[in-house]
Amino acid sequence: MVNKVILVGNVGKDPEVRYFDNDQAVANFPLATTERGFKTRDGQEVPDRTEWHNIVAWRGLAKIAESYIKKGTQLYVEGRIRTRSYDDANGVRKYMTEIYADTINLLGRRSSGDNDQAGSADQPMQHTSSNQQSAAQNNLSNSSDQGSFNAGESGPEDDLPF
Amino acid sequence: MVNKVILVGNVGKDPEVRYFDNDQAVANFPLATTERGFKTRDGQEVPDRTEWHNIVAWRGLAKIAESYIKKGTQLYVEGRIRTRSYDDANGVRKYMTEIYADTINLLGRRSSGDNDQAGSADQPMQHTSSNQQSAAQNNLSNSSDQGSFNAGESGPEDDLPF
Amino acid sequence: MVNKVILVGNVGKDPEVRYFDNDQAVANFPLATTERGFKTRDGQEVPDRTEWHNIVAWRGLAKIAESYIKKGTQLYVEGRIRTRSYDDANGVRKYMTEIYADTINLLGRRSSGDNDQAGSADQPMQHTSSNQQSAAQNNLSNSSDQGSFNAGESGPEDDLPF
Amino acid sequence: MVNKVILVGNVGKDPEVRYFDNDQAVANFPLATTERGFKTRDGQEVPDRTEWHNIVAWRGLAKIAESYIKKGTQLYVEGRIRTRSYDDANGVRKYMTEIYADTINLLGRRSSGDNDQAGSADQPMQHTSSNQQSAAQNNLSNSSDQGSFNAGESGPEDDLPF
DNA sequence: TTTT
DNA sequence: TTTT
Repeated sequence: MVNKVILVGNVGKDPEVRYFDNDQAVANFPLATTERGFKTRDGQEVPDRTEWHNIVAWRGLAKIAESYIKKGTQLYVEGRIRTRSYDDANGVRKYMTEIYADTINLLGRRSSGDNDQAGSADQPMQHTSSNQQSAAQNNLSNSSDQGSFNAGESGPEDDLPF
Repeated sequence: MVNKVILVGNVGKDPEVRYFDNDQAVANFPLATTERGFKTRDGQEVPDRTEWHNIVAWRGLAKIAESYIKKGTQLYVEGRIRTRSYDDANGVRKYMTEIYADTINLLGRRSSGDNDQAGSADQPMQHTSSNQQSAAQNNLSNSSDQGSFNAGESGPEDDLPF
Repeated sequence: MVNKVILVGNVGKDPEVRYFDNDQAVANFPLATTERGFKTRDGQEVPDRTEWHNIVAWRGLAKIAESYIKKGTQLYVEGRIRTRSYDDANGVRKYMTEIYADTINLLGRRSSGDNDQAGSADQPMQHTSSNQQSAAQNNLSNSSDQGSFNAGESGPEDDLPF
Repeated sequence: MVNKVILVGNVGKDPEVRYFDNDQAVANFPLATTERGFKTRDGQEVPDRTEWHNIVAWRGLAKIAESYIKKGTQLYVEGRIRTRSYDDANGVRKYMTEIYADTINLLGRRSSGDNDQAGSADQPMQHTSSNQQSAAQNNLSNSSDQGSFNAGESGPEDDLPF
């Protein structure tokens, strides 16, 4: 049983982050992936096609979304498809498909001049939900670990040859 | 821009296959993926959760669906997320998220006795849409390849029992 | 930074499992994936091509490998590529590429007659390493979670034989 | 049978591109993915770990590599694992694991000032080999499509310089 | 609606 | 609603 989604796209709006009593947080934002159009053999134009994904990020990923993700950000998102139903204002049952994020990577974070000076903000980042399927199945309750996670990021790749 | 879905699950109903004038075919069927539940650290039970995916398979994949996929079949499906809107009988706009299949693999096709004798029907199958993203994005006009694809499929595997 | 491998194939030999003093375990086994050959347009035969992957599974996954995986088993494996170097008996440096498993699913576990009687052993299984990339990359100090992971596994899934 | 690799990383050296008589081209370059280190519960430091992948890109992908990929470029690569053997200068059999690219995306291609002026070269790009697994496994005789593929590439994306 |  |  595998339910895996891998997306690379651009964020359409700044994330909306909500906090709960138990220190839980959840972020929601749209992510666009565009398939380039093409021309069929018989000359028909198939236009570009943009798909909008509703990304949902919990816990540490929500906090990262709040701090680092904004309209236009290019992201790698790995997660699972979840369809949720709810009743709208008129009592009509609605369905909404969301991508429950397990891992988020900020892409393309290079300094503007592409000159790799020390201390630049080029650090790529990867963040993984501790509540992901794996973790969930492992019964981990490690939301606090995510705090220490951000700090670790900016240093360790300085010795890399690029 | 990446929009990739990888599923391993079980088919919920026999596929519905429709044919069009231009010899096109499309198959639709539901696929279930179940996430096992767990118990949280504080003793809460999180139950199993089954997600139903609407799989859409075109062309050669549709024909394969018709011939080899039925209720209960275990599948590997690789594809893309597509949200489609339509107006229902009451003129209400509805949205439906589908998985547009690019590759389908039939899993677990072992002979009934699991005894690996020669000539057993253990051959796993993989099939790939020729209209997948890659092709589309490369402007291939290979609808005729899809013809030869289908023909080819039954060609080189003629010694296989399907 | 993403290093992800997804394989569906058949196990080539029974796993070799080694145990360590600290109750750690590791399993190694080969997994075959076969790409079907084809004929090029100019008539050349491209033969089938089988790739052998060296799968490495730690901790709970090793135990599952020992109990449920044997020669011929069809598996879904998700993991990471790791190249390891070592010096052979002649002091020659050798490199070996392995797939470090994060998730393993046993596929196609249907009862021999495909008759779904109660109590059959058809349970599909998914198992995920608690030491997977996500945890590692998030600077989590959850080795104990890994402990509780193993324990946890037998918690919420008490009806499973592991 | 699935053999899929998904990588997001940085190119370590400018690609080496070789051309053949039949207008074929192949590019080789190393891609680094870094797994962040962490501290285990008992205080052990697990350092960062960089994995170097040998990427091989044929045909149109090779030309794209030549034109757009250089040391430092951040890439999404989707492909397959292939282990190749060869005899070195001393007649010793060697093995080399490569990633045969099916799709390459250039990531993070924003104009240097992040100011979205018209006509900027910010186009993200995705490119897919027409000789990918799917085609191969479906017995397509589309080597000529690969020809038309390359031609086709410059068709619908005529504003792109390839 | 599947599967275990 | 993004991005090119």
